Formats: sequence, C-alpha cells, structure tokens
Amino acid sequence: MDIKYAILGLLSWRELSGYDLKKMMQDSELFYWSGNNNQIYSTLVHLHHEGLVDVQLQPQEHLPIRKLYSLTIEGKDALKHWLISEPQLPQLRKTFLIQLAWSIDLSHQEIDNLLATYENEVRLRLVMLKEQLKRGTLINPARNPREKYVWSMIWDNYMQSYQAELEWASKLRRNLPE
Amino acid sequence: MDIKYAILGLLSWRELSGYDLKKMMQDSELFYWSGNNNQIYSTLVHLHHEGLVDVQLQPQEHLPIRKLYSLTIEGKDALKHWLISEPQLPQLRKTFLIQLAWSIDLSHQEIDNLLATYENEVRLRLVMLKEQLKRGTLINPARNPREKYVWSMIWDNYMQSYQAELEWASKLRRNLPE
DNA sequence: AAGGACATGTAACACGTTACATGATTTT
DNA sequence: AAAATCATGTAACGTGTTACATGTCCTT
Repeated sequence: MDIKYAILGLLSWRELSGYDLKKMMQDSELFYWSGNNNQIYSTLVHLHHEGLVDVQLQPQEHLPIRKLYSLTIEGKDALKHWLISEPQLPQLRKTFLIQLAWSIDLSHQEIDNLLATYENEVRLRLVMLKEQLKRGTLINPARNPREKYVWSMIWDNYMQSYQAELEWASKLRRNLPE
Repeated sequence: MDIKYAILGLLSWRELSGYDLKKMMQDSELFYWSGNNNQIYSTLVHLHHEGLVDVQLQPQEHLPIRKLYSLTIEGKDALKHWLISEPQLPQLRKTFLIQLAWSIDLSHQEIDNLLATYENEVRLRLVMLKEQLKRGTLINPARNPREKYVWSMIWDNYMQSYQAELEWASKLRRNLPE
C-alpha cells in the first residue's frame, strides 16, 4: 500500500485535507493514483484508525466541514521507518511492446504508423512534463540545495524514461526490416 | 483488459492450454501479470464465451483433462483489430522516487545506502534479464528477420530502461549535496 | 445557462496477487 | 521424505479507475 506512505509524506510537510491531497496527486506522474478520490479518502480514514494521523475539523459556511489531517508522532515514525526500508524496483508496464510484438505481420506501412503514433504520444507526454516543470505546476520543493537537487532528479528520471522511449522507437523505425 | 490480447497473441502462434500460458507468462517482464493463475483461467473462459477461442479437450490418464485453446476466425479478427488500435503510453510506477523524495532529511550516509541498495536491485534485475536472454529462456521468436529484430528490440527496451535507472542513481549518488 | 472550484463521500466495477485445493508421477 | 511437474480451478483479498451524489459560490 504505497499510497499510504505517499500521503504520510505529503502530510509531513503540512496539514492537508483529502481535497488538498487529491489536487496535489492528480495529473502527477509521481503519484500515479491519479488523484483517485476513493483511495485517498479511505486511506485517510484508515490512517486515522491506525493512529498515524490526527484530524482537525473546520466548519465552514455553505461548504462541507473541512477535515485537516496532520501526522501524529506514530505517523512520523511510520514514515521514517518506510523511508529506510528496502526500495522497490520500478514497475514498467509497457503494453505497447506486446502490441508491437504481434504487429510484425502487418504491412511495413502499418507498423511504421503504429510506431509514429506511439512516438507522438510519448513526445506529447514529454512536452507536457517539461511545460509543467517550467510553469511550476509540479510539486517541486527546494527548501535547501539537497531537496532542490533530489526533486530535479526525480523529474529528470521521468523525462529521461520518455526520452529513451522516443529514441528507441525512432531507431526501430529506421532499422525495421522490410 | 490487456491480458486478453496477450493471450490472443500467444494463441495465434499455436494452440495452448492455460497451464502453457501460465508457464510462458511467469517471470516475464513483458507479460507482467506474472503467470497469474486466476486471471489466465478466467480470461480463457471469458474468451470462449465471446467466441474468440475454441477448446479441444484432451483426456489424460492420471491427470486432469487438458484443455487446448485455439483462435477462432473472430479471435484472429479481434487480435488484428487491437494491433492497429491506439498504442498506450507505458505505465511507469516508480515508488522508489517517492521514497527518495522524503529521504532528504536522513543522513547523507543513509541516503547513499538507500541508493546503493536500489542500484543493486536494478543491477540484479538487469543481470537476470541478460542471463535469460543468453540462455534463451525468454520468449524470443525469430522466424524471419523482422520478427527477430523486433523481439531483440523489445528486450533491449527493458534493458535500456534498467540501464538508464542505474546511471541515474549513480549520478545522484555522486552529486548529492551534503 | 453552463461549468468549475470547493469539499465530502459512496458504489460499482476492473484488475492483480497470493494462497489454497486436488492428486498422480517424477525428481532431488 | 520432500519437492517439483503436470493440470485444473476457486477464494479471499488488495489495489485502481470511473462515475455518481450533495450543494454553494464564482466565473465564463
């Protein structure tokens, strides 16, 4: 349950509501749960049961009560414990490779089209990432040189992955036997 | 439901049982369902309902009946239709990046350890892939130059991804501010 | 008039993983 | 004696996505 630790991490910066978390996670490559309502709200309830977060209720006029979550001591410990735990390998699910594998009986033209479409999608993703980075709409804290450096490397990691995918596709198109 | 098309693809080569499919998919990077029993057997039932596969029963002594599945015309069409459909972007779930992001408050030593452990895991994965490739335990058909080339590029793609991950981690370790 | 921001939440479904159950035969 | 191979399948659970429901205020 990785979303649990992602939430603990974000809460370690400052107290947040479920809605805040949703906004921070949505459209984020890093928080790949895509701002999923369901998982965020139920994980928060779960974390509260476990005693890893506290809730502070903020009544508002004309709006539902805002529930501000913050880490408890136990929450901070749980996060710290996870941080030094065994890292996981990235999960690379590349459905396109399966599609490509069985496309070899299509015409050269059709395969080339397929690869071109793939390239375009990847390129678009890359451009969007760069754009988000430039506009500062990505989470990108820089309270000290180390934090700044690490976060720049995090976004680099994704850009590098997509860039490599582009070059791979381009090479494949150039060298595909007739 | 991508496993559906992965199964149709494999069946397009030759008729196979659920057990055969399971063996082909397990420990495979490409077929990331990890040889999952449950999904394979139920997808086969589903495909049969849809009329995309035929079943041929093979009674055996001392063993359960073997069910050999093969593609129907409709199955071949469904596969072909999927092949020329819109490619999907790869799904890159890199939990380690989240872990790293909140590790910046650990000691330099601890972060370095974390990165070293990550590198080792990735390196191991890379070595295993290369080993599997050398031993021919990966699915790697080469009935013609194009098929041979495409499959070599498929496995290259994964090796490239892991290689890039290694270089990224190494760079991070070298440049991490104190 | 329509849609988005704010803020909570639930329902339904789809996808994925692990473990179990059966039971003979063969290998370690 | 234990474990793997062959071959089917189910149960239980965990994770992830989409859509819906409520209701006010503000912007287009």
